[in-house]
Amino acid sequence: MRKEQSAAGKKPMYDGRSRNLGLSQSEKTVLRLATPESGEIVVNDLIRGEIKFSNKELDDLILLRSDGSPTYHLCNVVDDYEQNVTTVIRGEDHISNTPRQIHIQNALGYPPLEYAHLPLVLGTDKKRLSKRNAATSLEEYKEKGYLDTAILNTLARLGWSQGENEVFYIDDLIKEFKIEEVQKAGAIFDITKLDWLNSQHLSNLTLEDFKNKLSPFLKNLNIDIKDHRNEDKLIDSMRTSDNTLSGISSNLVPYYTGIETYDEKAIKKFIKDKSILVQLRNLLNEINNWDQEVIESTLKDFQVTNDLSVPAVNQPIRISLVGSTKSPGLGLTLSIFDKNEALNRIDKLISYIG
RNA sequence: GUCCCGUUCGUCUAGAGGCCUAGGACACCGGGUUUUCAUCCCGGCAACAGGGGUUCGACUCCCCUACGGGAUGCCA
Repeated sequence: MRKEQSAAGKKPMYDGRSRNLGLSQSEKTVLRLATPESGEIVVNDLIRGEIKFSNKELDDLILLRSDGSPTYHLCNVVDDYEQNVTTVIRGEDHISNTPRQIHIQNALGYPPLEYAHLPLVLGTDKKRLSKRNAATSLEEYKEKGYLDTAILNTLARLGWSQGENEVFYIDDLIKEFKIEEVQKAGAIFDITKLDWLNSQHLSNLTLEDFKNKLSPFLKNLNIDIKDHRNEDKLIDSMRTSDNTLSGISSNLVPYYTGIETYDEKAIKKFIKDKSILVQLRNLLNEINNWDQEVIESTLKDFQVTNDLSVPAVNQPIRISLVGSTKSPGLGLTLSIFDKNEALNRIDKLISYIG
């Protein structure tokens, strides 16, 4: 039958040949819905407005399979009714299912529902993100150190916006979000936006909350966040070192444990011989008041009186302390460490250079 | 094939006929602060899919085409 229809250039569909035969249900038969053959169904979509479907396009869809089990459409309609659903919000891939389900509702005498068909979230390849993919990647994003609130924010901003605002929390969304304002076209999920929003959400956290969020990520690296005598100062100064909690955690490693490996390029570039390190080590050793500002002025004096460039003085110390040239301000970094620990690390680099 | 949905900067979007020389954000590029990195600040680049109408005037309304997506299942 379908082949004949295709050959005739028609839409392949059940032609209702057994419709009026007065067949009673028996084993191995399916139950179909006698769909009206003329007229149309108008779906009033909250996002897209009126969508019309001609009943001629629909065939008598199956409600019960030949084994007696109900099909998705029937289940869907009954379930919505039993659950007292008033508004159906789902992906736009369900738009063409809607008139079928409305016919079932009508046949069952159920009240009409409101519909809102959301645009789909697409991957970078412009292909839709499948439910499964989305679920696993959501977990992955959390594991990488993206905040729930940032993920929610990012998702909410796909297809929806409000003025010039970018940062939203759940309470804002409850108050401001309107389904009618949602965009019609599918939106590509862009990780760089999540990165940025995560950094915003991260910086809005109090230090205490931030530490609580960060702690598990450090634990994954076998580090106890409390295992540092200047915990608060350290964490606070490293908060912006990355967009994610896992990134920040790994940046924190050299502060908690010793230096695993030095940045050889940096050593080559900034340390000609160990003499300057030795001088600096002795200079720092003379500081009794291990205070950020005292340290800074001491180093500054040294740099000026010896007519050296700032990096020539700072970078060797930085490399000693954290293994690379990346760290917060040097005075701050030194003051984060205990004086002894700082000197130890400098000694270590001196002997490493040999 | 037929029916349905969609189409503004690289990305997310603003825009409901003149306010548009098309605005914002992210990304990117350049500059400043930090004589490191990150943060932060300033500046720059960059778009109405195409073609017809309607109108004094179209990103905005209508039609067609193209492209993308969905439906056409005894899957959900």
